Amino acid sequence: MAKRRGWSGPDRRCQCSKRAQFFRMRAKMSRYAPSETEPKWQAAWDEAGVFTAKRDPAREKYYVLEMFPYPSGRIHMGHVRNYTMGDVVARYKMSCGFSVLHPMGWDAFGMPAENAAMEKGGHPKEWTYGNIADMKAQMRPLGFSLDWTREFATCDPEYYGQQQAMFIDMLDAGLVYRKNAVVNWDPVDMTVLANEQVIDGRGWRSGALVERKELTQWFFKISDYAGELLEALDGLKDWPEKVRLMQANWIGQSRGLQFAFDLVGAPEGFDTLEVYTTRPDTLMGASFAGISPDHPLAKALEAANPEIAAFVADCRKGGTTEEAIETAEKLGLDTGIRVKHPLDPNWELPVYIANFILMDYGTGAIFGCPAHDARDFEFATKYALPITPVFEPLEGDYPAAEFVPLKSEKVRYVKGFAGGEVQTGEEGVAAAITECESRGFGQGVTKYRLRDWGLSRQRYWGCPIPVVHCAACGVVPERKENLPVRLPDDVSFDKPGNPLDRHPTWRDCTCPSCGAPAKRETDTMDTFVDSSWYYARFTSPRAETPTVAEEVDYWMNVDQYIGGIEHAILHLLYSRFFARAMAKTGHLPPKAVEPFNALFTQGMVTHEIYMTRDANGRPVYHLPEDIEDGKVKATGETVEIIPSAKMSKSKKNVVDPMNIIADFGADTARWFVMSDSPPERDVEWTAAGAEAANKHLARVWRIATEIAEADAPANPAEDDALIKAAHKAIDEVTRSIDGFAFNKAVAKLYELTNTLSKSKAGAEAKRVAMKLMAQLMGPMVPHLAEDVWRLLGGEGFVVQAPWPKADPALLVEDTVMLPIQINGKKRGEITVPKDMPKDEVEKLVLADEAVVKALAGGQPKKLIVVPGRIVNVVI
RNA sequence: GCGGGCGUGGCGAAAUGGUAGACGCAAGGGACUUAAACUCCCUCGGGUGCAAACCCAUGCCGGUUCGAGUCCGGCCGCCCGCACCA
Repeated sequence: MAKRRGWSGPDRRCQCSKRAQFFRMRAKMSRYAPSETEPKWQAAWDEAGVFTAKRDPAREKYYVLEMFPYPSGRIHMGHVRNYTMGDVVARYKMSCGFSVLHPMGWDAFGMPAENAAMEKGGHPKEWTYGNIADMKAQMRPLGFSLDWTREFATCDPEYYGQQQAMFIDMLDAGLVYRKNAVVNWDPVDMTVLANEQVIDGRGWRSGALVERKELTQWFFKISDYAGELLEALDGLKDWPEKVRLMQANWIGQSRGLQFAFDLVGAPEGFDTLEVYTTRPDTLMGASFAGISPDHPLAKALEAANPEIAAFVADCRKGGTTEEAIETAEKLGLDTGIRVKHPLDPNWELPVYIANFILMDYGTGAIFGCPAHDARDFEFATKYALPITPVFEPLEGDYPAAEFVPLKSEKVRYVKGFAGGEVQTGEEGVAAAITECESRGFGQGVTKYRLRDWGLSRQRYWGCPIPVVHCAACGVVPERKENLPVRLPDDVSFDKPGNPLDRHPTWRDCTCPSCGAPAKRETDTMDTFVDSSWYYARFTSPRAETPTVAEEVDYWMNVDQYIGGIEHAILHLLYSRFFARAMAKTGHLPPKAVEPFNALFTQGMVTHEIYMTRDANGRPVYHLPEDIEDGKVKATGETVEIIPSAKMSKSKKNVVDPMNIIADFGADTARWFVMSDSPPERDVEWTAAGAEAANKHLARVWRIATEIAEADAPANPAEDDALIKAAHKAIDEVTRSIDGFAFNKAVAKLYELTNTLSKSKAGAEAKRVAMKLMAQLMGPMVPHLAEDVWRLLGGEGFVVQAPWPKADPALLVEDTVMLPIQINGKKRGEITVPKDMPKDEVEKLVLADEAVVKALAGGQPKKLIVVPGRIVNVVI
């Protein structure tokens, strides 16, 4: 084989040198060929069982989990980014010697499967399992370090049967109950609609105006845990602050006064009206009482009074979302009933039914103080009710509208009845509660905004609620030996509504209690139930019980959980509750009540949108792959480019990861999604960026092959510099991965690549540095890392090689450069020994040319020396 | 409407309160090549200036500080969530 030094020698430059050189290069340096090597390494990892998690009490475990996907059928770049982040952590921890659990499964129940069945025919089961197979086939080429032996789908009867068993245990433990709650009702299709199926107050299919309707539904008693879920947030040190804040606000603890108004002129049985207020200090500014349209009093009035019935019916129009209710026009109706003011029996207030008062919060009744509440102000203005200020600002004028200062701000009470004249709102509230309690009406109470978790869904494709309705025994849980209560396969989706309801035989059963003929519950569970314990099931996915003690003891908790910020509240809060409910029913150890030790919320993958317009001026969207130089390839039309947005099918700004893998390989896709943007922020997919990522990996491979062939002798100064750079990279990449700053780890690897490329070090030093680089880049680009590792004689798999440790001696610099600022602006710099004492630095600074010039013979006012950092001369 | 977050060159970004723009993309120039591709080298926030230098600049307005992209207050814009989308 020809030696490298012959390449550029003038003696070799014969007329056919180019051709010869080409063939020599082919022979010596195989090109970067991910399509060949990636499947090879994946097969090798599989064969060696590298990623099969093993319970090994001798080793410390590490559980990495990415939020499992809904099986839509196609993976998208968001998945690639999410799972690559998890993979980086999993492979890194594996190299650090942990026994790693990194599983994957499918959040497989839910509406899209039923919608597909309605639109295209077929069965939700076939659709779902087909999608799972497709998506798995798309995920495998990405080379994730997943333990596929633990895979399951939440629609597997083996999974939902265990969920039913836990439901029964939780029912026994008093964690589940039934009550009435409102749903979106489509009066034309005669069916319950999900919030997303209500568009501008109308049903998505029928177009009918949606109504709020009450149904009896199952609830988890999450509100029993409101205080605990709130307090425990403080212990979640490795969760993003914003998520903890959002959850705290969602739980919404408040301290207030609950008291009863005496009613005047109310129907029989309604002597008093219980209200809850967080501002009892404004009681003297009350101008009306308000009740929810769903309040029992409103219902009683509705039955007897057609005007009220019409108004209440009007209030029930529209969807159930808080957003819809909060943004709707404030409507009220004077019931003619009056309440007596508790501080003055001669003072009566009108009672209104108002559409913005929620039955689910507090007591469903309030008193309004328009002077100090924006919503009450709007309402009072509209209905010409009195507006009486209770307090004023200490300084400045009283505002034209309502005056709502922070509760921590001091104000002057002009109509207070408790505490000092000048006090904060908080002090005013506390004093008012004490005063009311001592006067014998009302008491201070702590309430939460958090409502109980309604889990009933009037749909087919979900986990059946395992209860039976018996004429004699009432609602009875199914016997555990009869679980799972399986979904029937023979169902049709040709009409709206729940197919379980109209199935000819499925409902029929015998009462588990008395044995008489009975009917099954046809509601299924909210899919949030499925996703509230899958992390625990991964520890023993095939067990005959929901969990197995020794497995959950070993593997729980999840050490690192990764997913989208959109799950900040509901999924994560429900999981925190469910873990507590599982602990109470003996399915999780007490240590697992907070199941996720660390949480990371990643940003979206976005892309530009390409749009043209049709003859009618309506927008037409185009796939990125159909665009070239700002024009539609097929027609040559110029496209309008809309700035980046979340990838969505309807806007066609999607990039199929499969195309990227086909063009460049999995490592390129992985490298790209880890580079540039910080993981918590959105990342924009660009074709140029993907090509650049690919070029970089090809360059690394080329440098590696050159190094493998190199025979340059040792060169002490250069060798030391290179090894020092490599150790600096170890330090920086390690800290970046630990800190979830993958973009910075990538930047450091670019730097090390540049250093390696330019280095004049000897062959041996270069091989050492390149092998270190293979290890450092392994978590991001595992296939290329294995290639490089093997090429340079590494033993075994790089993913199993111990993570390199930076030698602290190689990280320190002997001298530091200190910028010199004059009045905060950089005007020069000096280089000094690292440990130079302050007074010597000062001497050097005062002798500096720029400083001498600026001082013009005078003395500085101040001289600030931050050792090793900066110097500031204040003149 | 309510709650939370984000905002830095042409673009993605970096920066324990301490040199604003590391690293990458795009662009421009050069080397290699018959040519191109590949690869390699150089320049690259804006402005004034022959130059040395200096000024402006982290969404906008103010404040704290020797020093603010970073901390505080107020605005503007965009994004996420709002309990039956997952």
